[in-house]
Amino acid sequence: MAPSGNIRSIPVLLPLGGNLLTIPVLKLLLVTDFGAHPIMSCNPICKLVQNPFSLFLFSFSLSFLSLLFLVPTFKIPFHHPLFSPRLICYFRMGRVKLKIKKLENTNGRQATFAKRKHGIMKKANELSILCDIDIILLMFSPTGKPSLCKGASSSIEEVITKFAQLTPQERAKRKLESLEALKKTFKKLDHDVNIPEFLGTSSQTIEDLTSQSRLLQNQLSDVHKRLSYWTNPDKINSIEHLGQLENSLRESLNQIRSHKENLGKQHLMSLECHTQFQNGMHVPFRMGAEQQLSPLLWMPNNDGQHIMLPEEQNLLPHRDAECTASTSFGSYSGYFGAGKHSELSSSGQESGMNGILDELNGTASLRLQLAGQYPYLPGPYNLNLLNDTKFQPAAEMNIQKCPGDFNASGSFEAPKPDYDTGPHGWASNSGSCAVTMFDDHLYAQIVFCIHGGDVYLATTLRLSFTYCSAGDQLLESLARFVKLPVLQGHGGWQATALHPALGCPGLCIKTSTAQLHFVKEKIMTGEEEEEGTHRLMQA
Amino acid sequence: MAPSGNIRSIPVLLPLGGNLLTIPVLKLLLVTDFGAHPIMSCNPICKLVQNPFSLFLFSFSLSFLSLLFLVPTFKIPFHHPLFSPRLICYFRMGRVKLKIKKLENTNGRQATFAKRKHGIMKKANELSILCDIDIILLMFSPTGKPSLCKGASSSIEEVITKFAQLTPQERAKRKLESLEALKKTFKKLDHDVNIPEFLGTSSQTIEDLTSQSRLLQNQLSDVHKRLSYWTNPDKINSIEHLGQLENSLRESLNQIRSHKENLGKQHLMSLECHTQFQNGMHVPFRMGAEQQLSPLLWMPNNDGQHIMLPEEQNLLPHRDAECTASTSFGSYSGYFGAGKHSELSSSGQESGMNGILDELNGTASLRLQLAGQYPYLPGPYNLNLLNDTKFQPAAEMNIQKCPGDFNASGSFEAPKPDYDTGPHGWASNSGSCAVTMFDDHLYAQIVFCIHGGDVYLATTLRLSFTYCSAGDQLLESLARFVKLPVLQGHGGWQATALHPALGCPGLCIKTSTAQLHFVKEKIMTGEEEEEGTHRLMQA
DNA sequence: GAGGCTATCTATAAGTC
DNA sequence: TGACTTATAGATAGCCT
Repeated sequence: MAPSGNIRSIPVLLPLGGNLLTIPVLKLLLVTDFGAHPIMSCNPICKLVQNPFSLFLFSFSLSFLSLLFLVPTFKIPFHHPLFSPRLICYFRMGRVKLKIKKLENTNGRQATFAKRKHGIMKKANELSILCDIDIILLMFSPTGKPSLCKGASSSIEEVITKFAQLTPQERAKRKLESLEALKKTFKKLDHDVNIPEFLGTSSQTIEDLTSQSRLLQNQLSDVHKRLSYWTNPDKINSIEHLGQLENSLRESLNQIRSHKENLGKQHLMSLECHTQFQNGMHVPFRMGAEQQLSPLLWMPNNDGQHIMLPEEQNLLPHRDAECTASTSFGSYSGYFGAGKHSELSSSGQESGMNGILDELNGTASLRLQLAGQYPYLPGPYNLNLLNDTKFQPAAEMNIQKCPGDFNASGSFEAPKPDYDTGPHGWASNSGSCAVTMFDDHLYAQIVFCIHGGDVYLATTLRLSFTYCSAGDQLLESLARFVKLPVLQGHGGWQATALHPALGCPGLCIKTSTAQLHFVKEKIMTGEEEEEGTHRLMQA
Repeated sequence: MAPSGNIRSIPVLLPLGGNLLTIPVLKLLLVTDFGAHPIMSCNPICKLVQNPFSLFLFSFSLSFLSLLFLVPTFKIPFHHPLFSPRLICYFRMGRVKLKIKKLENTNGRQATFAKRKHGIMKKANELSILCDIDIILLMFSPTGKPSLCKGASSSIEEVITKFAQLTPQERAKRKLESLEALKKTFKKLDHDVNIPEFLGTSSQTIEDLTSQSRLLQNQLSDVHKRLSYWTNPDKINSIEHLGQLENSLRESLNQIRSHKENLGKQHLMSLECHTQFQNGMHVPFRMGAEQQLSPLLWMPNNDGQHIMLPEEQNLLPHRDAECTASTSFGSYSGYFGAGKHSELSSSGQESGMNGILDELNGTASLRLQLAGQYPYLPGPYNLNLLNDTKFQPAAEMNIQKCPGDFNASGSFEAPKPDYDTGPHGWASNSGSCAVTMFDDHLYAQIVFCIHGGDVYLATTLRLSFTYCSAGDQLLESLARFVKLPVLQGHGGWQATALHPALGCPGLCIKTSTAQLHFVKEKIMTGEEEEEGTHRLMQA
């Protein structure tokens, strides 16, 4: 060591060997027995220097003390024969080797943290400067106080976002694992995914719901308009339509008259047999109401409590009531045909709307938005909003099995929410992030599955699947902390979006029920599929 | 240094002084001129030991070399008079002090990073074990490869989320800054925030939209039901109601008859003066349609393109059409009273629904959900879904200035979506995080403002405002990267939610238009307000 | 690039104030 | 809590393979 003004390192000449050695002496306390008094109180001996030489001579020069003497360092000095009782030297130890395990002493943890925090932050800073890198060092003291150290050139969120952009190698590495995991999960499911619930609860995105809301609003206004025609026929400016409405009004009036009579009788009866037939008596009317209301049971049940299945509804014997409704609609056929699809409504007249709907009930996802074509109908056919937005890509797909009426007409124009215009919610913005993240084509097409608390992200282009987070546990956390929103992009099949939850992006994509099944099927069979040859799941 | 088998540290006795010093000799290369050949090729001299002593004698023992000679270390040895040309000693330097600045050499950066990365990660790990703390060390090599080091007990997202939970002190510190910033921004705005757009684009959450959809669906079913009563009076099982409907039908029939006559005349006229009056002739009908549709213009405009303001609508001269509608409604007063609020509808009869609505138009946010009370009304009053959910807390507030009819009735029951049942979107989960984050009451109530690319988060309990992110720039980033979803919780006024975007939570809260204005007003006047004494903004 | 080498530089244990 | 002490444990610069 280079000498300095205050010499504390003292080279010592060993009497027993030919070598010169240095002896560490931090603080040499000379204690004499002049006062015959304990030296131990001065400084506790922590540890003696371990030294292979039992005795040596050393000279030293300290600013506060200077002496020459013999001292054993090999053993506790007191026992050595050469040890002078009048001269006792204590070495206060310097640093000792620390076992890396949790410090049980709370104060020790605090002190150690304070020191090492300083050190590690200095190192982090040096590293960021020396190597010009992005670095984030975030830690919490044992008391919970956070400390953040970051490189000068970047912000924490930038770095974390960057971190989430895994390298292609890392993504590729996870591909196989993920495929296996996904297969396993699909196998594990001994029942089908409850898709209405799945889509209705976890998979709704801002854009989804926004478009849904817009559709509902439009429908509502339509229905209001239609309703207002009844109360306010002045607004109808077509004589034929006025005539039709007039006929309907007359018909309704006639119905009312006969119904009033029935009601009167029923009222008497119900007064007589109130306790016995309280429920039974009103069945015809209750059924009628259900027939009108039943479509609501098909709506996304946002409470997730219960969704009535089509089968349940079909069990209700309300066919008669439906016929009544059809009759009433029939008097409006002229108005039905006011839209673009008069040929459909007239050709569909025979099987009836209800027949088509029955078909639709069988294929839950094949629910299209027909309200635009039937402005006056109060029927159930125009309430299927959720699935309709999901089903946009159907047009691009190779539809192999479809209810005949639909395929024949060939022109179901589901009102398409324009996802591309105007400012979007965060989904769109995140989506643009994802483009960066998944800019290689292999990962451009992704399906997101959530079921039973597990989150799966899957690429679909090659039907290979990959976790797209920074680590497997991230997905678990994502699933635990947030229910991943599923984002709608340009066609449910294509869109990807970055989920920035907790700084660890996951991938989300909106897909249709059919597509989900399709993918699942493909996974199970291990089939490879080329882009553009997707077909619909057969219900 | 303690001696070891291979002694490399050699104590040297200085000839010129009385002290003993150690001289570091890592590798002593003895080069003789036996071959008269350059020594430089053996090892480049990087740096000579800086030593205050110009000459000294040193003995040494190395396993591969042993000699005794004079060597100047103070200067380049070659020039020293005592330097023997036959014996040249090169010291290969050990570590040199490194200036902390960016290493210009790319390879040097790489090498340094590799070494120091190892070191810092080791230190981070040690620290996490020793002190049992959460720690995240994330860095990118100069080549962009990420490295993550974290404590054993925690995941990265947990730590980052925890980090976002700023200490109260830190939050308090930002309070003043933020208040000032918010004031400044509001002052800077020479126009009002376009609140419908603001609410309609950036502030819609999954839950928001879900409840909105649910309400719309309910309304739609209601309207369908109402419509079906017209076409299908069989479903009405009350004789009085049947009678009322019958009267309405008759009235409508009469209207139709007279309208038909009018239409006939108009038709003739329009045929005559087609080119001249093409637009003008249909004004009465177009106005009627607008009257029905106008509420839609109040709906969240998800395209963000244009939102018609109430003033614009009021400019339209459609009072006549409204009166017509009122007349038609009037014949249904019996049905109006079927709900809970018959006293309201009858007392409100004089000023009329439209009068109330005009009031509402003045205070944009005072749009309540009335559809439930007026099942048969096709009017515009039940389309205000967005604001209605926002306005739930109105009941808890001390409403000081309200349209009289509303205050008198005192029991507006906006259908409250039950956010507590069933599976939620990610919003709810995040919301629960926020409870942790803002568990002190001072920050429990928060308003979130976004405008002009700036994001503001504000506590409302004391009308103090604070940035709630980990750093100011986080908010900027949040605003840039994602449009913060605004989350609906239990009452728009109360709810807070953690936004985990980019790992750096921000605070989001859904608030009503009026509340936003209210807060703004309070900020501008610097008024302090106690909890529970909020009043509505006066339009 | 990874790892080894050596001597140094640096961080820090234990203790005191 | 942080500053100070000292000696040492550990990290690492510059070099090599």
